[in-house]
Amino acid sequence: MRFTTVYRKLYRQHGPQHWWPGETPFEVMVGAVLTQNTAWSNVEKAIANLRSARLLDAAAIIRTSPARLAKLLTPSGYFNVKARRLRSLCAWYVEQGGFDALNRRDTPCLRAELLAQHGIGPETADDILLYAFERPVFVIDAYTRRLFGRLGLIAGNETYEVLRAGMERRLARSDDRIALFNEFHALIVVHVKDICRPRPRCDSCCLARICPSAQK
DNA sequence: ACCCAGGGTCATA
DNA sequence: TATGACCATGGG
Repeated sequence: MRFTTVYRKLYRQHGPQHWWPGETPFEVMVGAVLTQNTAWSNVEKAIANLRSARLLDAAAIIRTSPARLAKLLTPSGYFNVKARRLRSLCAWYVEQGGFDALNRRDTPCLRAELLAQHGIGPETADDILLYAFERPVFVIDAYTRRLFGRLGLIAGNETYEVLRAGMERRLARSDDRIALFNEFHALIVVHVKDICRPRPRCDSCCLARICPSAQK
């Protein structure tokens, strides 16, 4: 079983996803922080709050008081934690000169910089790299582990770096890796949300024939 | 009344 | 390296 086969089946069932949901690269970064262990429906409410407060802007966020920022982030949960993380990320973003300046750096350098920011772990960093800076980085998340684990393609307890490097190596010769990684991660998320949930609905799953845990 | 969600940090062993 | 506590809201 090849990962490209999984991708093809997912794409045939769910179609193109046009991710990330977000108007600008900066909004993508904000969403990546707010969605940490949180349902996207909740993140949407918080982003809407920021938009109506005209705070979808790094410099504007820094000027806002932490208390006000936290209040606007209430719907997305962990609002005190996320207010601090968002503020420090914005401070870095502005200090570094904004999107265009950051975008001139190569991917390993940018990735290391992101990981050095407080509250930015491997998945959040890779969401930002792939969907805001359009770099060919394969994002690993809980859904990726669950799906590939159910398919028997991974054990599930590998470290983040092992999985990411492994996927990027296997897909190294694909022609448009940015577009592929973009769609692949999006398809995994929608597929697991709809079908491969904690209680799977394997009857309506395009991968049922190749999925060991779908056999009854 | 549960369980779950597109993680990350920190303390501990 | 690996586990556990903690952060918190909203939908099923």
